[in-house]
Amino acid sequence: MTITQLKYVLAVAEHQNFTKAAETVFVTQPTLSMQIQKLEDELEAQIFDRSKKPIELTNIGHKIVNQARNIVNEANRIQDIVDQQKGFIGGEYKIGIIPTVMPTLLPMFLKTFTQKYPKVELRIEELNTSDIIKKLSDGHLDAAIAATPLMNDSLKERVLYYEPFVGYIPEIHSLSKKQYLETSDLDINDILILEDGHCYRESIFNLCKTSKRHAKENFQLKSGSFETLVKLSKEGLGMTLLPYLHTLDMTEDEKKRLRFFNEPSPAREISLIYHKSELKLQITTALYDLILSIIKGAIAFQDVKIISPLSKD
Amino acid sequence: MTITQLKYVLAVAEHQNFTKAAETVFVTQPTLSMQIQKLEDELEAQIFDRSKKPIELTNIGHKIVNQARNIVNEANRIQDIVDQQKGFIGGEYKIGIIPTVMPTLLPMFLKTFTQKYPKVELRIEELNTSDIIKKLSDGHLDAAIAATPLMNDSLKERVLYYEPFVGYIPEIHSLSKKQYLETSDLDINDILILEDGHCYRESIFNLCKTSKRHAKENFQLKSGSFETLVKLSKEGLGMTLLPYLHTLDMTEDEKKRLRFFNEPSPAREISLIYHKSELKLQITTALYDLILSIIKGAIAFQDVKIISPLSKD
DNA sequence: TAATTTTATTGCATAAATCTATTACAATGA
DNA sequence: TCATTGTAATAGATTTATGCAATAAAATTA
Repeated sequence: MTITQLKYVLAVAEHQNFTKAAETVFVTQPTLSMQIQKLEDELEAQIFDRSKKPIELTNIGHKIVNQARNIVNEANRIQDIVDQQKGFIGGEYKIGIIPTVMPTLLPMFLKTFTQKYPKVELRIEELNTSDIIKKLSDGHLDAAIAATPLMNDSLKERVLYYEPFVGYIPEIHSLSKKQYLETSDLDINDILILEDGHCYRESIFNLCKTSKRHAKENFQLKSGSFETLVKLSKEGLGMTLLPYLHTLDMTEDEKKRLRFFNEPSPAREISLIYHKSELKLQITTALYDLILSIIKGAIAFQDVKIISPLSKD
Repeated sequence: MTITQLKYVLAVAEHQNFTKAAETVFVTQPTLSMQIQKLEDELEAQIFDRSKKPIELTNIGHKIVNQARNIVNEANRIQDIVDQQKGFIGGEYKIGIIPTVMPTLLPMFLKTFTQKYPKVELRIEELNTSDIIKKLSDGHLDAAIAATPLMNDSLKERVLYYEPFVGYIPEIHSLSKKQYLETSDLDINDILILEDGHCYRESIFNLCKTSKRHAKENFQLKSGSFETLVKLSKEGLGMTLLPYLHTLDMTEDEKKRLRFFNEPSPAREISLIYHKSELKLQITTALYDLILSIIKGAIAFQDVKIISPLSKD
């Protein structure tokens, strides 16, 4: 049994296809087939059921794959240990960020990070929360930034900041006269919400007192941006809620239409998330510390009420 | 990096000597040297400090060795998983037993075990507690039987039985008239104790109310057997304490000199111990279940007071 | 300093891994 | 039914890795 063989097994298990798996591990299909056969012979157990199309894991195969992931993870960690001991911060580092955080947070830390850690090759990807969980779990991401808590046992979270929600109230709106908003002011049928995986949207639903989850809506907004929301709001289609950081680069005119909540303001918790195996922890910690030091200047709210991104049905 | 290389590293780390390490992994010394050099090149880190005699681990080497042990353990577990899934109970299984348990317990289960699990190749070794802990930790033993609790985080214990201590009181002894003993009757200076690692002896010391740990003794008894103790006791050199199972095959005459304790009787806890990594757990569990079913017929005491094998200085 | 022990180096044989080319097999659709 | 397609298995050639024996080099001990 070799670590290489285990990596091959993981690739096939993931793609359910020998040919595709072979590509991802940069060998030819016969090579991969033979190595997997050798491992199966050695263990005297079938890992894959090749009669099914696409290929499936056998009962025992599932357990072997889980253990293989374990071993490969632990093996990867050896280089981590060496890097850490040497104080070396480098190598490829893949990070996922949810769409509603990406445009505000990334510009704040990206330049500083790449300057401070030039040997790290950052690969940044915009992903929704469920994809992030998937990719962190199977090792396709080293870390991610998303709304938390995720209540996922195999992931670790370190809170970066609490981002309050701010109301954008068009001039003609009834709430326009109020200086500060209350949670009880909100009516789900009157708020424009971004369709965004199941993350930001869920938060708002949980926030509304009058929340009938499947309230009738005149229209559905998919893959929109906050910019669009604000424009629709201006057209009188309702108020909207924006995460605080999105309000910072608004025009002065627009800012006049913002209404903050009375404390404790509803807020979302944004965290750096990574697998509990803590691979590449040096880089993760470096990233965490950097973002934290930057965000402290941008967000300074006292008392917030965290809205969980998870629906509680 | 290969699993083989990691095994070579572990061997050198253990023996602090390339030549001896090579023997234990059944390759020549040059082969082993080269593989370790290759690994060091790949990791760009020195694992061993070859300038020291005997060879020492570098700082980073220590961490690499720990992680290597992890990986090799996890790798071994794959065959375990396959065996378990198939219900196969077999392979080499190394077990250590403390001297004061060996002669009474081993005969009770050995024959039945080898008959029930003919494919398991049992390797039994008499070891004292500290050697057992060492060998369980570094993987040279799969399980052990010893007095517990050991308070060792990397080991797991499953209690097999509680074995009460029984007094052997020579006829001329003052306690001879009593039907049952009390813990308070015991005087450390009057009891013959077996020198036995630091396990059985410590138990007795903790038991005596009058325990001055470094009480003067007229003589010291090393590596004796209970048989010797009983004979010395008969000579009038004092009473002695025997674990219950050792009293079962005494002659009727000798049994007349036995005095049990009033309940709760002082007792030692005997457990099956194994590494928390739970390698070969199927066999361990099979062994545990078997011993438990056998011992139930032999020991049936209600209320006992467990004497810890650890000194509490 | 010589003898001994231990690790590193060299050259060669063998085993293993990988590649290319091809075959085999099953599912799909004309 | 028979190409077509997608996919895994097999065969043979090639490259790479692993291992051994012999020996050199370094360190230790007598």
